[in-house]
Amino acid sequence: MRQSKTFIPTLKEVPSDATIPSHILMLRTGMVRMVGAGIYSFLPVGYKMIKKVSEIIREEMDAIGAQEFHLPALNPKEIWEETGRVEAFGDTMFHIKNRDYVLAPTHEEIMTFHAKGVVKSYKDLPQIWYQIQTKFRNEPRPRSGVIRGRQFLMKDAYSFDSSFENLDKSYDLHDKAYRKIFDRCGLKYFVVGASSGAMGGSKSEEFMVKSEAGEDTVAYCESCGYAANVEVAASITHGAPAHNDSPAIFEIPTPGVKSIDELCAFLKINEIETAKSRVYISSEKPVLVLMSGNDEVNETKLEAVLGDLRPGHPDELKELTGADAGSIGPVGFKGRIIADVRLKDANKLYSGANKNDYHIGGIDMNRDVPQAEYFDLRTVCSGETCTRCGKNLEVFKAIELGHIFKLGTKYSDAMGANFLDEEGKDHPIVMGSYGIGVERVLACFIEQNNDERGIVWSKALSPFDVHLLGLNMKKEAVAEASEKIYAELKNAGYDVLFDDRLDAQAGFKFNDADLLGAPLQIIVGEKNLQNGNLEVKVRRTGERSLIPLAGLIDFLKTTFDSMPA
RNA sequence: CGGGGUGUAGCGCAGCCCGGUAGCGCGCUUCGUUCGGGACGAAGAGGUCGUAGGUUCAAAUCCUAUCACCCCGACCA
Repeated sequence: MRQSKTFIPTLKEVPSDATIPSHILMLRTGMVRMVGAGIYSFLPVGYKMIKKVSEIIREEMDAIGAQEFHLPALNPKEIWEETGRVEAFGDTMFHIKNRDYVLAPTHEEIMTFHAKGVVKSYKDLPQIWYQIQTKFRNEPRPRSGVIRGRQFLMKDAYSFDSSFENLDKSYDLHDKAYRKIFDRCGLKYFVVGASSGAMGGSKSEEFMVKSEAGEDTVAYCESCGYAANVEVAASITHGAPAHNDSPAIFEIPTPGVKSIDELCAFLKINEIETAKSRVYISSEKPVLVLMSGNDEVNETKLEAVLGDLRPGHPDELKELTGADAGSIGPVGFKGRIIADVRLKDANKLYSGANKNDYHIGGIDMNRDVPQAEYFDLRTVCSGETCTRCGKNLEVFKAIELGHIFKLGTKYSDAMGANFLDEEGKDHPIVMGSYGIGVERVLACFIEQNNDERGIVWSKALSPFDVHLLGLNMKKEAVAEASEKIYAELKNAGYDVLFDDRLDAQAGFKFNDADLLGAPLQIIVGEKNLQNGNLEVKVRRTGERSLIPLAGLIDFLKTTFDSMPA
């Protein structure tokens, strides 16, 4: 492609709306432009990338026997009512105003609709159907550029099997295909297993990438691969100390002390000697949650113990305990007490006195808080020990790139998609569902592969194999040589972007090339040309080589072709 | 939906407090010079100041409403 004739509106300045590297770079390289909140147009270079990623996905899906569909985004609402998901999606689903249609946020219903009544026999199974198409979700708050949009491209696949055992096989095929896809895309990712049943499924895995722009917080162990959402993640921590002697409790005036930090500073003690109280209301009843030191209550874990819960209001706290938050403690608390396991058997603890501006010392959990029930309630922190391998856990934010899960028969049941087994008996088809966010793959790659000059594409995803820069195209010798090389490169099968712009200066072209980030730059300059040479620069390393004109294609064969994908 | 912020030329911004001819940098057009890391000179084009209403002799500026976008939170199959 000739850059002079291609629409690649690069930006020198950083658009003020963009905050994360991938968003900034996608705008600056002219890949995308925003049309509305969470609505993006892909310009030619951006769309080229979409096609590259899609093609990798397509190849790996086809390799496991999946068949590609093209489904409507516009769906009759009644199909979605069959499964109760109009209500389940609520405001997240876009509704058409002048007809009873919705814009599909995913395609379980439509795929099941096609399977119903057509896939009738166990002989027709298994099937894996997929599509790579636009989804619509009325996100309350689109953000991070293309990462969370109201309209986005998703590869979604659905498997249809005759039994849960066979579903396992389809699921494993996807698991392997997904790893190949993300490997080929050159992403550093990890897999979070979850047993959530929100979609009626039995097992699911999320493919995630570490990123500040992420919307999930996960705990990850690099050495063994343990990964879990921080809401459910576990770690090994030592318990609070249990001393041999255990003197009786005593009251201490602590004027103005509200937080654990203040308490530690005031009494010159360590956090581990303290117990923090939080009051929740569960089923109308107060529950005191006792954590060691400044450990954070993990409400998801707490919810698993208590069921429904909400934090107590300040006036409720006062009424229940006689003190405000900051002076509440377990001793004398009337109501259920749930403590984190770190506090089991601990003694000589300091906690609130249920009297403003007073704390109690010398608390012995077994003696003074005998009614306490112990659970793992804390939120895992970076640096704690992995329960699986004993190495260090890291806690960070991550973006969900893909999700595979076993649906079971939720949709086939609801929509009556049944098949007949060998004995002529009716069964609902057993389904699986598998998604990949296509734009997210691109955005995550950019998040992981950029420097201060721009994007650093891999061979597999780069919009161009090489970027040919004719430095001063007004010089006849440069123009002539560049044109000749351009033709040669195309002949040799390379996808080349040729910066043939007459009016752009060298520095301008260099900066654009670094920004656009093709793996190799071939630089045709007047001085080198006089010696029969041109320069090849490797974008990732910045390494430059002088190559005789005639040796270019051979040089590329050994460098470009041997570069990692 | 709660909190905070921003809307002025294609992009980045100043002007607003204290009302009085709408500005700067980049980009764009033309000509000349330059030509290996975002050149220089000269001459130009380009704006209903988000929108609507109000106050005023006069509104980008003050008031009210509304819309859009960004950030934090809530939400996230």
